[in-house]
Amino acid sequence: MTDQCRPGRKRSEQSRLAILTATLELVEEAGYGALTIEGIAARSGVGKQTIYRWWPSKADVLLDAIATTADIRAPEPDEGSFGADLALFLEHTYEMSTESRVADTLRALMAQAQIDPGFRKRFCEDFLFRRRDALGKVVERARERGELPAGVTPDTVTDLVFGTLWYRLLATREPIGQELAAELVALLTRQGASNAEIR
Amino acid sequence: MTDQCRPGRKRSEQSRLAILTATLELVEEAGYGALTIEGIAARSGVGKQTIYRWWPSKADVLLDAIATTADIRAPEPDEGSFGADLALFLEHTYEMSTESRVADTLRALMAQAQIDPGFRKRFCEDFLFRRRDALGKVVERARERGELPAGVTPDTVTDLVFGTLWYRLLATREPIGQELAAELVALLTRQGASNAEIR
Amino acid sequence: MTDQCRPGRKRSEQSRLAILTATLELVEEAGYGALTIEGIAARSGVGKQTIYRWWPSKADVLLDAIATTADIRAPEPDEGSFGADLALFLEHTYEMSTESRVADTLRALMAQAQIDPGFRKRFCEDFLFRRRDALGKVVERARERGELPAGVTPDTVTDLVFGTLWYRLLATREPIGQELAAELVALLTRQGASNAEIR
Amino acid sequence: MTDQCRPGRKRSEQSRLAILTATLELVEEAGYGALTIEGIAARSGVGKQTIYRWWPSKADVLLDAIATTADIRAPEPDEGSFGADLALFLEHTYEMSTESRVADTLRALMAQAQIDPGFRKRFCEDFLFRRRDALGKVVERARERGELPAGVTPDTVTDLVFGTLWYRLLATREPIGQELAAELVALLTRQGASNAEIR
DNA sequence: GCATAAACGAGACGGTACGTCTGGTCTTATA
DNA sequence: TATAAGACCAGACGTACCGTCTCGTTTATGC
Repeated sequence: MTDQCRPGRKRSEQSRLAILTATLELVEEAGYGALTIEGIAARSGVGKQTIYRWWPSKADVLLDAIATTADIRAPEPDEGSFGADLALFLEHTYEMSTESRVADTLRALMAQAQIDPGFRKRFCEDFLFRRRDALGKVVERARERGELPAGVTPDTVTDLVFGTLWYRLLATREPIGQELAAELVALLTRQGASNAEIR
Repeated sequence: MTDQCRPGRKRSEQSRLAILTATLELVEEAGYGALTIEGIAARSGVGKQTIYRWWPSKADVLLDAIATTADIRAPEPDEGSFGADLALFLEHTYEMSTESRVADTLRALMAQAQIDPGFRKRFCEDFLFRRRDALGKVVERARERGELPAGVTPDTVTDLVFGTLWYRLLATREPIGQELAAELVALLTRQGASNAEIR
Repeated sequence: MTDQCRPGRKRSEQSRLAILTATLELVEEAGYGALTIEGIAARSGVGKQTIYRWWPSKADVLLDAIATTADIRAPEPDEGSFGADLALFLEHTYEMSTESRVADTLRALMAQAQIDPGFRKRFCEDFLFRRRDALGKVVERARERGELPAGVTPDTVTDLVFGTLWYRLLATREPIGQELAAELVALLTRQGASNAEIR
Repeated sequence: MTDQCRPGRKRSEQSRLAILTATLELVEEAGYGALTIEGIAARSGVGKQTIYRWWPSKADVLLDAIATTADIRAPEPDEGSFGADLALFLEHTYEMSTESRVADTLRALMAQAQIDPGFRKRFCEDFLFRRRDALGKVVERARERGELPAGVTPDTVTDLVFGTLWYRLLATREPIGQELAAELVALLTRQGASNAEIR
């Protein structure tokens, strides 16, 4: 399967973990701005080439580090009603972003994606759009059930939810608590619709 | 009043403009990632010290450049109804961000704000929160008139609008067209409310 | 005669002295390498232009400072015998160079003269050759009296004396004491000659 | 023994030579005052860090360059008589300093030694005192043979010779020809002494 | 076993840009 | 006109990292 049919030494899992750990430590200590490949190599006791061999940029190392450590995969709840699904999705997001380590990292990665086009592509495909698709399916189910407000497309609903989350993360830095979740659910659920169906 | 009663040569407005112009040109040509103080100085025919004297970082130069050149000030429309105000606000934002120069710059500045805490403060105070307050007043008037949907605070409405705009700018990079504006207006205006009052 | 018949403000003697004083203080505190026009201006409370107006380089300021303050003019002793004249000359030089401030400055000026051709010319004319001529006259008188050793021209004698002094100053940094003076007198005085003539 | 058992890439001899060559060229073209690390790096096609890694200052680069290229090592002649030894020593010095490149460089290095205490130490140990010791041995042999004039210590003789050479180099800039050499030999050799012993 | 081959640590290399410093020049308000 | 103040252009300073390139060493595979 993942057969290593080539000759030569195998990739060292120990080095890989040391690199990812060192990366997270350094970001936590001094912020993404102070993160350097040189520093990661020094901290993890690894040659620089070993990092360049396996990751295209320091942002990719960080993305890998946070993906390996924290659970940043998007859930696809299916509770029967859009309100419940959305609430669950927001709750997971909330829990993820309360860990300041995760929140700081997400900020840095989104920032780097704006500056480095190469990383932008990978970040979107590996993380951003994956989460978007997850929520997209939830919203699509809601549309089929007629739970969405009138005059709003599913895509716009998704943009709205993620937009609010990211704006809070990047601009105001206020946590996304239960009140906001409740407000979003209230706003994005057609009045009476879901209630009617539940009954 | 604020007379320059000190001795010594005055700040050269010519140099200031040359710096801001060169900055915008360079960002346009090669992107924010390739923008350097060294490059700005060379392009504008200015000593590096002259830049360091007046701006704390290259991001601040760029913020100044975009603020001096483009009209990024937030309008505070007062058309009588929340729907009309919001539509006007979104239209202005749309026009601003269609200029790719402005959009690219805003992306870069928001990115830098995530990486550089010092710049983050200045960016929020000088630009981000200024726009937020402008829309905030519009929303507040809507609340007083009872035009907002139930179960949603004015602050959340503001976050929602800006969140959607920034998410589109940073993540999907789709322009904010009239359709989205219409959807936002439809969603954030209490059904029947404004119509009822107009009658 | 050459009175200040020109219009305008007169040169400020106060500033001149402040500059020279500050220069000596700065050299004493941190050495010639740390001496800057900027620093002199700051310490003396003077505009940089005032320094550039009156001196061609910081070395010239220092030369002026040491010339104004210390007695570095060459004496031309005439005691009747070459041995006595030379001893007196060496003694004066010794006293001058024991003041570490003067010695340090002379080292710095000789160094600067090697690096800056313009200053070299002024340093030679205003200081170095002036002293050389002074000793030259003493040696010439000795030659006329037949006090010099055979096979050595007066110029060589002068070179020899100054050479030894400067070598001690620049290379070994050993002070020029009475022993050395005695040795030089012994070596450069024709054995028996002066004694014989005195009788 | 002194095996290069450390891991990592070895120092590039090619870069080293390129740096030394470029340094000599630049000094020859524009003088020591115009010599800069930046310029050496540019001319030799080398990163600045490579220079800073191996030499503490540009003066050290120049010292290394002249030591590698020219034969500035002091000879220790042993011809049997002090007169012959001294003449040979002076001749070698003369030949060395007729090359204006060498003379200019020696001037610059002696100058820098006055300004930079760190370099002064290295310059003395690696060059100045090494030459001094070489002549010192010659003089010592002369003392043992009783060839020195009365009333003069061997150290003083050495100071006298080097002093004259350096004074000519730094101050008068007259070359040290055969006449001066003959005069020095005449003055520093006890009359009749060596001749008497040879017979 | 023994060649071949890849990954590893170390670290030197050519570069770019950094932010600071000094040098000289120019401009302004005051004396 | 000289002065103190200070902004200006220019460019070298020494540092930090970049991404690449040897090195000698350490595993693995496959003959």
